[in-house]
Amino acid sequence: MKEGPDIALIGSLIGDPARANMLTALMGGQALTPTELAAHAGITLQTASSHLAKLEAGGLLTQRKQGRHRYYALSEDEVGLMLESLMGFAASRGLTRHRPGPKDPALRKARVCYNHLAGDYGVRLLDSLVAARQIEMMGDDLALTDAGRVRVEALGIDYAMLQKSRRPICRTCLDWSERRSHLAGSLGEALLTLFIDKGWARREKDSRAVRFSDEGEKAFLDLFPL
Amino acid sequence: MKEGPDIALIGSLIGDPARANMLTALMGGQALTPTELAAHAGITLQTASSHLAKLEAGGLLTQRKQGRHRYYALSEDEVGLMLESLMGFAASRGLTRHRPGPKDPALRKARVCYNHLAGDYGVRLLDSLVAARQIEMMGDDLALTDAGRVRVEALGIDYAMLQKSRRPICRTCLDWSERRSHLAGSLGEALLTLFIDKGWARREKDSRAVRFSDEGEKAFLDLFPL
DNA sequence: TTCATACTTCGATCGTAATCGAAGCATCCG
DNA sequence: CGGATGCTTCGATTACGATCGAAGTATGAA
Repeated sequence: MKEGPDIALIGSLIGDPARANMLTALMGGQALTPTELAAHAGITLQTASSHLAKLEAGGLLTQRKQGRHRYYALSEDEVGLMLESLMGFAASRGLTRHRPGPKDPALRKARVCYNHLAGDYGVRLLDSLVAARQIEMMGDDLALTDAGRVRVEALGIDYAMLQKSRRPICRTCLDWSERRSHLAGSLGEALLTLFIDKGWARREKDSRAVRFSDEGEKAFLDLFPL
Repeated sequence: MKEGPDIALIGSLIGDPARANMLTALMGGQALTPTELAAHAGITLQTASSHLAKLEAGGLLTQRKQGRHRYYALSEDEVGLMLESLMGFAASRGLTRHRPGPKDPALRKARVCYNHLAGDYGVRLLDSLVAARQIEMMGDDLALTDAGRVRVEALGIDYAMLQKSRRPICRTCLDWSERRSHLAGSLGEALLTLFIDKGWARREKDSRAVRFSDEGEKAFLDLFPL
């Protein structure tokens, strides 16, 4: 009778408001400590600890001990993709937790999606690379073309390093604000890191928003035309 | 502080085992009555009724009254896509509710995903159409090429009808068994309907499995080579 | 009309899980 | 070695929601 994967467990993990808040916070891409996550969720440290243990047992999170801190992060790209898909549906239902404010446009323009760039700019990035035939669409697996590899190395990204990882280099991720795909995978991560390292953009504190400097915006739009 | 869509509500709706069973049953694509859904979930009619009201309020389901029956179905394609994404993650965690049995290979080979074909055959269908340049990948939005339109009409599908609907004609849907995209959207639905109408395939009762006849299998593989 | 079917609503019970205070480990610092 | 910080575990409370019996509503059949 019963067939297929058990979605109830995953659903119930996401279904608790405290846990959902923590997961949303972790969609910012940075690993966070239980204390920080407790603040995000508005609960005590003890409760947060219990929630985090469950999320880890469910495979959604991994932790890394560092001194007396424990850093929690989403366990894989796939968790981020799944959450983004849920957010997409929730957004389409008009289920937002915040009154639309000045922060909202910034989020739609550019934000962090786990570890890569999302929003208008994220979509543009992928579109531009595809238009330049530096990335090829094959199913949901994107492939970097030869021209793409050259381009990426010219930007100062170590292609050999990307290859070493077992993660896919390119993959699509559905954007809940744009309803289109943007670039995820280790290349997506490397590019966001690059933009930040070059000082073109920086992450807003306590938000997923990414803010480009005037100079950085110019450079970005120039490098990735439509 | 809080930002982004509220995923907790959606998660909690999916998170109850009874509701998850009903949603999984509805992924079979057929509209079902509360009585049938109660049987699938192993609960009484009263409880099922309460669950269905919540799922409808949450926007996951719609109901259609017909005489003294009420037929519930997933409200949009997007719900199916979201659930398939959850199943994909759950499957990758090895969270299956059933001991692997003889039914499993049949599900992997060909099954219904809400209203279109999924599994090995579903993936092959999209791959073949892309290889023949009858469908073009552009972001996650697939586009039917001119050649594709001709092909589709030659198969006896009313292209004008497809265009009338506000739903996208082609879209990708991530396959939890193959981990690749297959074809969703109104064209995906029309093609599955075609296969069944032609007698090439039929739905297994009480399962998402789609079984091809020998003749139907031959015709399908012939029409959609790799 | 009367009866039957399909479903919803109401009300009460019961279980589970979220929550937090208090106590217990672990790690770092001086 | 204290002493402080960061976190987990334990235990008790509490609140919410799943469940079902019983009663109510709607549609169709006889």
